[in-house]
Amino acid sequence: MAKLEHYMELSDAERDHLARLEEVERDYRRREVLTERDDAMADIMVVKSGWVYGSSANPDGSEFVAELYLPGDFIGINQIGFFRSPLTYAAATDAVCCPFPKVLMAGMMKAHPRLVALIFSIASIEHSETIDRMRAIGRMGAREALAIFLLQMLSRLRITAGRADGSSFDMPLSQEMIGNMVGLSMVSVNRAFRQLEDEGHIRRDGRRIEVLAPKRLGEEVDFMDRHQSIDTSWFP
Amino acid sequence: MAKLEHYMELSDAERDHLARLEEVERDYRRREVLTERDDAMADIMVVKSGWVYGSSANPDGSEFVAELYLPGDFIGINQIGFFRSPLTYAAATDAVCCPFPKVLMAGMMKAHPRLVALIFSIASIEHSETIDRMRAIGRMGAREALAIFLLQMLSRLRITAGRADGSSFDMPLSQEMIGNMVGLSMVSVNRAFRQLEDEGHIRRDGRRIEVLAPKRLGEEVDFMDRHQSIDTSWFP
DNA sequence: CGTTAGGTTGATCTCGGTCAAATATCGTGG
DNA sequence: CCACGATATTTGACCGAGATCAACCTAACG
Repeated sequence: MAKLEHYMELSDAERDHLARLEEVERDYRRREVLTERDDAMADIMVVKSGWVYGSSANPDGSEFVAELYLPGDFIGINQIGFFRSPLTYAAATDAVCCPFPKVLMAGMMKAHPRLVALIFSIASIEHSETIDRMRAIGRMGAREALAIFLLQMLSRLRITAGRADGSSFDMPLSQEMIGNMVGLSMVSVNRAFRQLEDEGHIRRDGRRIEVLAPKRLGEEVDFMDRHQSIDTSWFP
Repeated sequence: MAKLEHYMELSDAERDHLARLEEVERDYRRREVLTERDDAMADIMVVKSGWVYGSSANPDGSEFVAELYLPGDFIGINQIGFFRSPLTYAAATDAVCCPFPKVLMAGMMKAHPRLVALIFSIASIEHSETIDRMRAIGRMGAREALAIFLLQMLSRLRITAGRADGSSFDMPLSQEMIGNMVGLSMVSVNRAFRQLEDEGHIRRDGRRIEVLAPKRLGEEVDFMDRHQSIDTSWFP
């Protein structure tokens, strides 16, 4: 809700409707699987707390993490066309999620089309972020890919944390998992971290990562902040 | 229209509504730019004929092609949340597109919510396809990435071409552009083509590419066909 | 025909992967 | 609160897939 309100004012009726989507709660422990790839996928989920990721294992044993969901995100909107889950979803940290059946999206289209428009608009932002990461994987070096990933995290966390100038955050993901998101080995992730640190772009302290000058780093790696605003002009 | 009908029966009213989206036509010549990155993006477009691609140029001069649109595809659905285009769109071949203002999507939500549900479901399929390609770029070799790309093309073309068993198609894209889609250099694309050919997976004749046993190749590279069906059970 | 864009192939180089080992941190039970 | 095992980070040495460079070939088209 906090996330949606970042983009658009909500009416009481809309807030009520959203609250009803979060009636059912499910707790997951770190590493617990929410939905296996190819399992039936009748539910959308809202992440209430914790981080969740969507991944796909390769025949050769390696893994690729395609999506990451933070509190306030909807899991399954960008997969809504499928009978069966195209990815395996698992909890990256202990997490609480609220599942609701897809069919409620149909009801929402009738009752609150603006909400639906907003939810799909947010999905489009996540799609573009995915593409930005793909470009980094395909056409940039390890340092740039990691930098873009960190800047994306910062951008996303700013929405819900409220602080538009936030430049540090806690990173609960292991370097190995970060590698699985940016197409690098654990070792290369570590070296890219070190490089960014040596260059004075970031500072690290335990889980905490601080990006010293996000703007400068962003320009250097051609990063675009996709999350800050949404075009609501066409909304019903 | 042919594409949408592959997934769901359309009423006359729905067909009329869709036809109205295609009232305006614009012709583009190969390589002509439809929309520059960061340009205002008030329109969605339907591709009527030809191929269109969405790409992003890197500071170092390299280019990454993120999306490819074939006849029947909607350009801009997966970018609907943006004021400004996140990508540069250009014609890969001579093409005809039908632009219509985003705001018509709002009207369609009222008048024909099933159509909107279907259009967003198709967008979710394209998103998954993007992720499959990203996984190939990040965690597989050149041969596998090219194979997955070719199988994706085949899968998409089957929808509109009707022939569910089609296993060959004309590839109007240069090997360089294919490289820009799968994160490889032109040279590596060429070598991957040769390898697949030598292995007996494909046969080439000019622009034409034939995949001899799509199923076998698909299993070998863990390819999932995302386009064949859509879960319409929740539709309004 | 001549020009040009695209395709093909060989030689060399480089970034990131893999392997391996040391160090640090976390979580759990005693 | 501590100790120990499990998990994660860090660093070095070596290797290989794919990038780059360069040359040559082919086909389409004016």
